[in-house]
Amino acid sequence: MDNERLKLKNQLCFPLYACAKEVVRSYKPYLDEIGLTYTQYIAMMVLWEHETINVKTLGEYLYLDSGTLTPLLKRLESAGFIERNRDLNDERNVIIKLTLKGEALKQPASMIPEKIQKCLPITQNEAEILYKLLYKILDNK
Amino acid sequence: MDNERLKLKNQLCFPLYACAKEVVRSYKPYLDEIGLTYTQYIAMMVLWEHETINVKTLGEYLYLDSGTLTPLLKRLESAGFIERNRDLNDERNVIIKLTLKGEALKQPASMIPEKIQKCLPITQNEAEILYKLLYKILDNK
DNA sequence: ACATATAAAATTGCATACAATGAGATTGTG
DNA sequence: CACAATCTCATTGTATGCAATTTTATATGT
Repeated sequence: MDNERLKLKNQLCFPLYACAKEVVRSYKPYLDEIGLTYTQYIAMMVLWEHETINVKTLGEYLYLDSGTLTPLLKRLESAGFIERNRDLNDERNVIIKLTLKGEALKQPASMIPEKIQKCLPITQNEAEILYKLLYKILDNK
Repeated sequence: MDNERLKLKNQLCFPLYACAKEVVRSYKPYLDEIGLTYTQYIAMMVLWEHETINVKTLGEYLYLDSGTLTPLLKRLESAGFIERNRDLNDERNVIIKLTLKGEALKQPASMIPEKIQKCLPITQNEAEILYKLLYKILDNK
């Protein structure tokens, strides 16, 4: 039995898991100001880029499935940020579309990335190295 | 408004968040075999190292609070892997202790890290770079 | 045309996460 | 000693995540 390898500090997955949680958590004060959770925020980011998108494609961008997205999108709809409508050309699809209120949220949201970057204790160079390694793993999934 | 910075692909947090989810998810088939979730698995890892520990200290290792740990530990207790007892010297503390069944789980669990490492598309050297950067961020929290 | 296969969302069930609050025990200080 | 502050754990409420299943719609083969 490999005792050493089984220790928490020797596993890559644990700092990945814990670090992701902590960094996401550090968004909360800023996201509270604009009334979004982190997952809602990244969903809105895709919409600010694409205007309209169906649930499946949104899920491919975010690595999330309809089990997570359907209730999340219903909450964004209740908050007035998006509209959800069946695609008339293919009724299987639900098309997500920004409302004016959702579009307007883009401006205050655009201030957040810089604030977060400032409180990360790594250089721009280190961030790029980290970014590349993470996508190397992610692209493999 | 900084449109470029607001794009999903330009944020460090997103690949961190998505990568952590996907890697944790890749544990599932192996963890299913021994009847643990990922969070239960990392809690057990701390116990395999420490034998006994209170909830607060366990939470400091795992970056989790009692709101997550209390129900999780109750499930591990129901499954027969641990015991939960009040510390007689200080009744505020709950002492977590492995059962024989929990101790026995260490052996099949010890096979998992190697299996995971093999399916990660990065070199040992890259894993170490990643590890160090993640802890640099984590230690700052 | 019609039965079958496939596709997209929604639903269900379970287990986290975490902020906020509550309850009980202990400690520090006047 | 009294008692306020602190500490530890549990509870509550909300929002994910995700596997598995169901529902509805579309595509495909004969």
